[in-house]
Order: sequence, then structure tokens, then C-alpha cells
Amino acid sequence: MSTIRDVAAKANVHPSTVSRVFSGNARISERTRRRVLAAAKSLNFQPNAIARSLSVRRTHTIGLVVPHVYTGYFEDSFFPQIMSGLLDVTYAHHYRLLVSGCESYADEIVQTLQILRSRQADGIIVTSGRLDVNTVGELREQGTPLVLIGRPPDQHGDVGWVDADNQEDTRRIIARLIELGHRRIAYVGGDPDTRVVKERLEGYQQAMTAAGIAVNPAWVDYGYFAEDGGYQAVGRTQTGDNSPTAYYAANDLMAIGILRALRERQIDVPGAVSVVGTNDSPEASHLRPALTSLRVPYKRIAAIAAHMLINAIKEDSLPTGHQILSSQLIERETTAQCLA
Amino acid sequence: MSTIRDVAAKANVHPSTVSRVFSGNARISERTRRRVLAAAKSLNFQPNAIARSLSVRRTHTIGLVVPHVYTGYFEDSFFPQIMSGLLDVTYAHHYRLLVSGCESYADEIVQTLQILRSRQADGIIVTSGRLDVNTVGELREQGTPLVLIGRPPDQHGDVGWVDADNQEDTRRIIARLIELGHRRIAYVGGDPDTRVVKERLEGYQQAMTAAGIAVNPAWVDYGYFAEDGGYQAVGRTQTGDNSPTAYYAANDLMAIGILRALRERQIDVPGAVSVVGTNDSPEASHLRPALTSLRVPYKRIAAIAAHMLINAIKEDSLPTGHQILSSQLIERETTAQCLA
DNA sequence: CTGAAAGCGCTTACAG
DNA sequence: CTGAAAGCGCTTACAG
Repeated sequence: MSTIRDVAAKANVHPSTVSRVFSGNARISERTRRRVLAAAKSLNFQPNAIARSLSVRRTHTIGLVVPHVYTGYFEDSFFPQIMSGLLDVTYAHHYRLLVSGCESYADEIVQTLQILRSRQADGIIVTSGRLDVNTVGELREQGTPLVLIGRPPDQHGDVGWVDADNQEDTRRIIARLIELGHRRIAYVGGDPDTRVVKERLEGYQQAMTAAGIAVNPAWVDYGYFAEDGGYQAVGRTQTGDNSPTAYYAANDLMAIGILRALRERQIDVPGAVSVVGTNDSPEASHLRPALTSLRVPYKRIAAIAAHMLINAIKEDSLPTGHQILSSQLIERETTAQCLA
Repeated sequence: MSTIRDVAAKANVHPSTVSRVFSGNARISERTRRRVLAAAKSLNFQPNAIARSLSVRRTHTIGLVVPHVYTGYFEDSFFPQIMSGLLDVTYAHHYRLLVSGCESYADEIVQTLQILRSRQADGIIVTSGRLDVNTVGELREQGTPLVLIGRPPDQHGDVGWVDADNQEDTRRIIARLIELGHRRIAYVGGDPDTRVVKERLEGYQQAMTAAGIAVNPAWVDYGYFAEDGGYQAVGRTQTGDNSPTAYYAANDLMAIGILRALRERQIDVPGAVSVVGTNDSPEASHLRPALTSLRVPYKRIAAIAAHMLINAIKEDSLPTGHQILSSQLIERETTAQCLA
């Protein structure tokens, strides 16, 4: 592999001149530019990006750590959409994405810190929904640009972040179910330690309260984002007179589990019970009955996050400010008027 | 951000000593190791990975370029599974993944070459199913480790690669359909310029020929991996007496389109027509009727590819050899005895 | 076991 | 516009 010196020798110029023609922003006479380019071409030369990074202290790379061991993480529409949004804007800015796996929540933080401290990326996108106050503080201490997908703990409101309007979106869905005549409505969350799940629960309670409905604690359940979790939730909630006539699930996989459990019990959907999922994953529209689902704009969220991050990197500042995006309820065949 | 010199000063040793305690493999007295570690900790020091990479000429990173603009690419199970397999083994070897987007086939090659030539990664995984002879040659000329997911052109059989046994898998499926009594069987491929699509077509023809069935050219169609492509293929093939009683689709999305078209035409599945998809995507099992599909072990394929690549990198050689994995037909509710 | 020096392959402020 | 030099932050062969 040839270096800038080989090219310089061949073109009969100083290495710094070669550097200048490749860095693009220096004034170089057309004649020597041509000579250098010809020499470079004949040697199949391309500048070593690592050497350049060391010199300019910028890698043109943004980091992302993904929990590669969580089954379902990759099948859920969250990850692909995030990836797609991130790639859209990194690509447009000639950035690359440095991805690390991680095998637990704790490790997710370790990997994130490692990427930042070892300067492998100019900044990082953090998607963990379980960040606590201390972790965010530690992350910020690195002085490296950072933007969160999801809401930070209140003490760190000034970090850059972008999120869906989880609480309000859920409130609206529940209000809609109430409008359809439902009163016994179940909330099936994912991992209860997760911010998004708590926010959605808030929205649920808010809507119920606003309608003057006392929430039965038995209607609040957690399926940890798994198909079987949704299935089990039905077993725990369909217990007689007080059984829910509608389910809101915090992802589609759980909604699918709920549908399966209801089918087994010969409970008609949407005749007897309505079901709403979240994320509008590809299968939602292909199911029979087609699943009503909340379409969360993850791709746009990720794109905005990447924008914030890259802008901050370019102007050598830390990202601040935030953006909150609304989701759209796609009503299909699993929701209907309550006849109970 | 502190450097090795700051730590050295604080610990009262030479920078090279600090380097040695962090690189791990040099003999250092317990006493100075402790001193150095303490100094490092108090300064929140972590070695700059870029500087290290430049020095050791190794980035501990492997490259991947993904066509981020193709709609459906991220939703198809191919990408998430590849990602997951890659992450599994890169993580285990303390490697990271450098991901670049690309916006066309030509650009895919450009980005790949760029990553290799600029030495941003120690090696690269190439997933393009459209590599021609020249491109593979050019890629190899870089002298950088490279492994293909998918089969290379015949002239480059010695490059490292791993693939599913596309032809044989498809042959087996078609033979199975024939065993069920089907004779008018349609093959709905994706992009006809793609190797995998050609290989599957071979398998299809092989099975038909072996059973003494003359292939009607009208039964061979292409849906470009899109739902609507599958839908359209039904319109073009269901044309009277010679209409297929079974469809094999090269991905599930097209199979779903086929199911939709058949439903619209009130053609019963699997009573009148059988349908087989490919990839066993998450929705396959959630559809009604549940889709029979070929489960291609992409995750394992990717993991093996990453292994080959990292091994080659570690022993400073170029990957050669290949592995071919069989897929499994998951028979569900869309296939049955032919009653026509 | 530790230090001093040269080098990895670029960039860029300083001269001219 | 171009050259010469110093520097980015590490590693490692060479001495001792």
C-alpha cells in the first residue's frame, strides 16, 4: 500500500503538497495537481484515513452500541428503522457508523464509554431506554458529543435528545378506545424499568382518569416485549366479569401474542375484544385481522438525532435541545366499537 | 482528554512504560503497573484507539456496506440476521463493525473500495449478490481481507465466501411440491440480475426436469423482492387452464403479495393453490394461513463469514475456502396436496 | 524491567 | 503556490 511519500517521490513534490491536493481546501497549481493525481492513480493511492484522523482529531464516524444478544431486538422494527435513519444522514454527510455489540445493559454503558474515551468516534447515539441519572452524567463528562434517542432523566434535560411523544400518544389511543365505548382497558407494557414503558403507562392512566374510569391494577401487565409475554398477559387478565374488552400493547409482538391467546379462547377480535399494538411492524398489515397499531416514526427520530449530533460535531460544540415527534395510530381490523 | 504523556508524568515513568501497561503483553513490575494504573484512573485516561491503530496498522474493525436506500432492505429478515451474526462474532473478538451506506450497486463497490483502500477497516464483508468478475478482481487487488456472503463468480472461487445452498434448497422445495401432486409450479424470483435468483431458478428447472415436467416460460416471473411484485406475478400467471397450482417465491414479502392476490381472486390457499416463501421472516408464522417458508440460516452464514475474516486478519493472510449451508423448509399452512 | 528514539501516515502553521 | 518541520498519540526494537 503506497503512502503520501511514494506519491510525492513519483510526482517530484514534497509530501505536504500531496496532502494538500487530497485534502481539497488548499490552493494548488493546476499543473502540480495533475501530476500528483496521475502519480497517485498509478500507485493506486488513497490517503490512510486513520493517519488523517489522528492528525485532524476527527474520525468522521459516529458510534452506536446495540444489544446484539437480546432476541427479538433485530426483528422488532425499532432497530432496522433506527439503522436506516442513521445511515441516511451519516451517508449524506460522508460519515460512517461504528457499531459495537453489547451483552447487557451494564455492558451497553461500558461499550459506549469505551468508544467515546478511546476516541473511536466523534460522537455517539445512545438508544438505551434505561439510562439513569449517573450514567448520563458520566457520559456527558467525557465531553464528547452525545445524543439520546429517548428522554433523559429530568436532571439532564439539557443533553441533546429526540423521542416520540410516548405519553401523549398512548393517552390518545386510550381516549380513542374509550370513545369506542371501552372502559375495561388493559395496558400491556414491555420492560417496566424502561422509560418509554413508564411514560406510556402515564398516558394510559391520564386517559382513564380523564374519563372517570378507575384503573383496576389487574389491567396493568408487562410482557417484556415478547410474543409470549403478550400471550401470558391475556391469561392473567381474562379472569371473568372484570376482564378487559380492549388491550393496548407496547409493541406489536406482544399484540400478536395477545391475538393468539384470544383466538385460542375463541374470543372474537374485534367483535368482543379490541387490540392495539405499537410500532406498526411489517407484519401488522399482513395479519388477519390486520392489526391496529401505533406507527412510531423511529426512522425520522434517528435521522434527527444524527443531524443534531453531526451538526454539533461540525461546530465543535455539544448537542443540546430536543425534539418530540408524534406517532400516528393506524386503525385496521382489530379495533371496533365495544358491544359489551 | 489526557494522553499517555500526562499519565507518564503523573506516574513518574516514561511514556513507553505507560504504553506497555496498557498494551498488556509486556512484562512490567507490579509496583509500576499499579502506579501507572492509579495515575491513569485519576486522569480518566484511556488510550486513543486511532493513534494505536496507526501505530500497529490494525483497526480492529471490519467493514460492511449496506444499501440503505432500498426500501424493504431493512424490513426483510436478511439484514437484521446478517447484522446479528456479524455482531455476535465481532463482539466476541473485540472487534467493531464499520458500516457505510450506499445508494446504488455501483456505489456499493465504491464505498467498499474506499473503506479498504483508506484502511478504515482491517477487512470487509461483502453482501452484494451482484458482484461481477471484474469487481471481485478489483476488490482482491487491494490485498485486504475480504469475504463474500454469497457465491463469487466462478473465476474467483478461491476468494473466501459462505452462502446458502440456494440451488439445492430450491430444487428440494420444488421436488416436495411435485411430491404433493403439483405439476404447474410457478417460480417468482427477485431481481433476475442477482446470483441467488439465478441459482434458485436452476434448482427449480432441475427439479421440474427430473420429474419430466416441461417448464412453461409463463410460470417463471420476477417480483423484485417486493410485496406488490408478488401480487402482480399472480395477475400475469393466473391466466386460465395452464395456471400454476403452486408458487415458490424467493422471499416472504412476495409470497405475501401472492397470498393477497389469490385471496382477492377467491382462490383458496392451500385448497386450490399452494404457496411457499423464503426467509421465514417473523410474519410468516403469524399470517393466517401461516406461510410455509424456507428458513435460510443468514445469521449463521454471517457469523461464519465474520469468523473467516477475523481469523485471516489475525494470521495476516487472505481468507480462502468457502462454506455452504443448507436451509430448512418450514411447512405450515399454505402448502397441501394438489387436488387439481 | 524501563528508558530513549524512531516510526506509523497524515496535516498544517510558518516561511518564502 | 510549495517546502521543511513539528506534531497528532500511540508502539516497539534496541539498549542497558
